[in-house]
Amino acid sequence: MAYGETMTIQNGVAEHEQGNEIQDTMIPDIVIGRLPVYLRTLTMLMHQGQEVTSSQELGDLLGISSAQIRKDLSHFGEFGKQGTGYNIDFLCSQLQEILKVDCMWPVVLVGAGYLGHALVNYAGFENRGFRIVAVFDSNPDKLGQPVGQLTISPVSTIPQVVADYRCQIAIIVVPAESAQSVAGMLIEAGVKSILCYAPTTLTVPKDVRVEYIDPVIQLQHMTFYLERHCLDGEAAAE
Amino acid sequence: MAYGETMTIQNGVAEHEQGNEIQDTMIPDIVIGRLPVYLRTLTMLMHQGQEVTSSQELGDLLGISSAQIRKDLSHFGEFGKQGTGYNIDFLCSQLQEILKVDCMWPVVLVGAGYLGHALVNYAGFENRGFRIVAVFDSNPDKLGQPVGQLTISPVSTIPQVVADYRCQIAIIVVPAESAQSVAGMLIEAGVKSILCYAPTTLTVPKDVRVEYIDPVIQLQHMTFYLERHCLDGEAAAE
DNA sequence: CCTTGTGAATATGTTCACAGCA
DNA sequence: TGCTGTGAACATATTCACAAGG
Repeated sequence: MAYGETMTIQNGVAEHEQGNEIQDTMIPDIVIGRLPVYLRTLTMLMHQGQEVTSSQELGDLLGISSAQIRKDLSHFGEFGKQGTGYNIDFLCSQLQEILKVDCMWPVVLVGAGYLGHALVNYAGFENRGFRIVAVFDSNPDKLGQPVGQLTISPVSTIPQVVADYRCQIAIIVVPAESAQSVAGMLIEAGVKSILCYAPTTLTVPKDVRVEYIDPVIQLQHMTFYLERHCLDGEAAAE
Repeated sequence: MAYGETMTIQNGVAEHEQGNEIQDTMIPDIVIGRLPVYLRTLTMLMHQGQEVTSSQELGDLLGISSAQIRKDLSHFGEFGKQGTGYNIDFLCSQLQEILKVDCMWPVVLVGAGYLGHALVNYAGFENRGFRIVAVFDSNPDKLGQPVGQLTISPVSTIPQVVADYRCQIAIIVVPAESAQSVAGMLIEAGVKSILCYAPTTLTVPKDVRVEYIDPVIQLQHMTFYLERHCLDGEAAAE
């Protein structure tokens, strides 16, 4: 049975219905989080001309066990063939469909600093399902300035633009102090998913999802495991 | 007992010794990963003038349970007072010491594209324990060009610079195709921790740690939970 | 042979609930 | 009272190991 079809388990433990209503809550979020990594790696293999792979090969490339990959995929259907492995092209399309990245999502971005510019000019969004359709900034001096193909709009136009595009995804690239208020505006306008580059934790309603990118958090995670060899006599202020 | 002191558990289940030798393997990595978030939030409270907090307040700010915060901290010592909570200033210094970010770490960056420039110019590293001390790029046309206070050096000078600074941390901001070979050069030069912005998985020796930042991975994680409202007729190519 | 898909076993992580202390 | 620190209970995640199929 393929993922997305109607299914009823006889013993009454669970029911799957179309439209990801019950399913979403049954598949562990941590599994969903690995699918994009599988997809990225499979896409790379496909571009290299490879047609088939195995859970073993994929696991070796990713540094995880083959059993984990098989179990993760088994939540959504039976995509492989015993003795052979997985057809890469087929598995890619299946994963794209599951993740709903088999189409183009409009994304709005708030904050036209260095990083905001870098993200708008990043070529890697388009071929993986995302297009930045608007850039906002609160600084009046920046309004109308070009950023890649776009021009900077005032944050007051967020509701209109988000509604016009039916945009559910936003990227926040503003200072930590402004992030919560910007998030409030976006959510008010209808945004349901936020990728937050501001070094802070946002408070949002239950139906809104936030993912965070703070490189310092990840660097500080790594230093725990390093030998102390700091620059002489220089202390951090945090 | 404070973290870092010698400790022996009588029943023979575990021994803690100075210098994070056995300890490092005993404290779950997922706990270490949350400490920087606690530190960031506590620092924010401190800057707001607050002197004391509780696991409850911190948990509310972060959207996690107070029990988890208490258990996480309990791996390293007893930092709180019953009935009162935690002194923010004290807890910050303890966390900085545990994470070894009570000093300044030199970091080298490879890849002087838009994102590389944005990172070099990012003001948020310095006060949280990190300083980018060199920028490398393989494009001969870019050599000698300024990036913030630095100038772009050829990748051939990586061994010398990494050795001079005893630098253990690198940030990779190059295209996915070049990331593995750049990682090899850095590891050869002595780097032990890599923050990888390239959308690929690196293969590294066991004693090298890699953390990844790929915004598309996080966006694709979020789309699973969204309603399908894509831009008309536009399919992604991944 | 090879590889998948999966129940069972194991390992890991989180929460509960309360003793103990300010 | 209010809050910490923690063992015990619970929940979640990963790996093992093997039947079954090409």
